[in-house]
Amino acid sequence: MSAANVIPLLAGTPALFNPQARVCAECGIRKHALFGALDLTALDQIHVQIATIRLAPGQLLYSAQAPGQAAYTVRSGVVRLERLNERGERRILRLGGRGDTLGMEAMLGQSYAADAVACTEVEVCRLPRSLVDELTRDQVELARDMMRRWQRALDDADEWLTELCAGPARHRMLRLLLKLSEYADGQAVWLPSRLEMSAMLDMTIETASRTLAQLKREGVLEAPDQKHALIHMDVLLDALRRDAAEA
Amino acid sequence: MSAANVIPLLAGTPALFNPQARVCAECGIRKHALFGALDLTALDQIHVQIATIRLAPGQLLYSAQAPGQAAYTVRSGVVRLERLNERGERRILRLGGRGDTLGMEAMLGQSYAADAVACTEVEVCRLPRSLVDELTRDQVELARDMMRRWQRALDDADEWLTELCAGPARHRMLRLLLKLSEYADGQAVWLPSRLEMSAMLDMTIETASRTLAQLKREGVLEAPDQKHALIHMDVLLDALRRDAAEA
DNA sequence: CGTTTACTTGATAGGTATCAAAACGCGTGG
DNA sequence: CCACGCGTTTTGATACCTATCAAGTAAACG
Repeated sequence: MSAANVIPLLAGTPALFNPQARVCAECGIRKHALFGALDLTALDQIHVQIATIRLAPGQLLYSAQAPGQAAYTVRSGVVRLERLNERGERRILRLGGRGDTLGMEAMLGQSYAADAVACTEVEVCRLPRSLVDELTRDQVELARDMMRRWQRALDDADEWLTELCAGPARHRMLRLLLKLSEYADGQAVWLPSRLEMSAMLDMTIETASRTLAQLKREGVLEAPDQKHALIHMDVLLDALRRDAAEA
Repeated sequence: MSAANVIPLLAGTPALFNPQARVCAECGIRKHALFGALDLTALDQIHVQIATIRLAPGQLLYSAQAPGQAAYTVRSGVVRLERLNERGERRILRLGGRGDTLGMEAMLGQSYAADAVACTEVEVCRLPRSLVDELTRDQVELARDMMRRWQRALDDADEWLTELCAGPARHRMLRLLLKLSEYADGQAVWLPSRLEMSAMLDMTIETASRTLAQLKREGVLEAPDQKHALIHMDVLLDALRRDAAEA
């Protein structure tokens, strides 16, 4: 068990010969990601290509109705899941950030249920359908891990529905800011365009703009540039509490 | 392979000795339900109790936050999943009908994500957590089936969000009626109380009442009694189309 | 049959959509 | 570097939809 060509982090674990296994083992989000459940030896047995994909803001990761061939784990950035309702309006269902898995319906041979579009610069791992088919056969833990991912998606959907779809515009906007702060990787939070906000909160662009302007005046957030915001959590939480109190 | 004590439907298949297996094999919704994936022999190996539970309208099946010990498959009736948002309002997330599986988060050792309450008279099968734990170990197909169920719940959640949470009250009410007709077992559709409608569509009781009254006048539905409705699909679909056209 | 609860209807206020126009940010090419 | 043009955001005025408050009516229940 020579540790010569093993990266320091893995010293003491078996050497990995499969180059892809190396990449996955080194991945910063492995413990949160789909294969976190696999031990390193199992990782080494992956023969299928796990590709890393980079997307610019606005680029499509996959589109609704398309036959799904892969799921994707977000390594960095924010992806939005959106679909058109029957009146032809674009509705954003939820967001995917670091560690989230998107398009799992592909694993079941189904077509994608929504469009997935990059909101920021995004890096995802592509997990081909066949890979999971293979691995679930003898890795029971992987099956459980996938179920946990489905449940997480469901929890996200439920929370989106209860908190972002009801109440006055101001309150929904506050909740959105709270949610966005979950996806921050640094100090600055990604601030969606007004069009995106309106599609998330079911309001017009104008109302989104007005509401946000008001919150800026109240000191809930500052926007150094168009696409980033500094959110003052204490002020935000205070505003939410006052909201709830008088409602 | 004597067929003497085997019910006609199963002639030609191995005899089932486990009494519970008999009940499941005879279940009308088996092909849609969680164990549809299991062959009859596997069914026979179930040692755990699968209880049938009957609920009256308004009765609680399980409640949010409670440590989940079982999932439930709906055999008949309609169950609502609801939770309180942070402003203390009750929000109905979605409905569960014949063949739907609820509370699957219990299978993962998580607590329930929402309250489950019977809307009509309801019959469900209780699937203890341990049962699925046991079976997924050697029944790969069961694991896949459960994943399909999670995906189905997610699809439901997404549809609810895109179609029932956006647009004017009248349109949301029309979509609700369309959805309710999916849960009908006969001619008559279960008609929720105005309070329930308001919690599903994020509107007040008064608006729900007014909107529905208007649709009755337009001949979209008739209500023979308080809790049932006859929906005229052609009129309904027409109304939805006209909606979309002028929007 | 009275009492309670759910539903309906009306009048009004308030929030949001709509329509319109101005200000701003940003990339491009002069 | 600045001017230009385009898309986005902001702001204003008005109309419309829905919430709210308030009665009144119908249905459920003891």
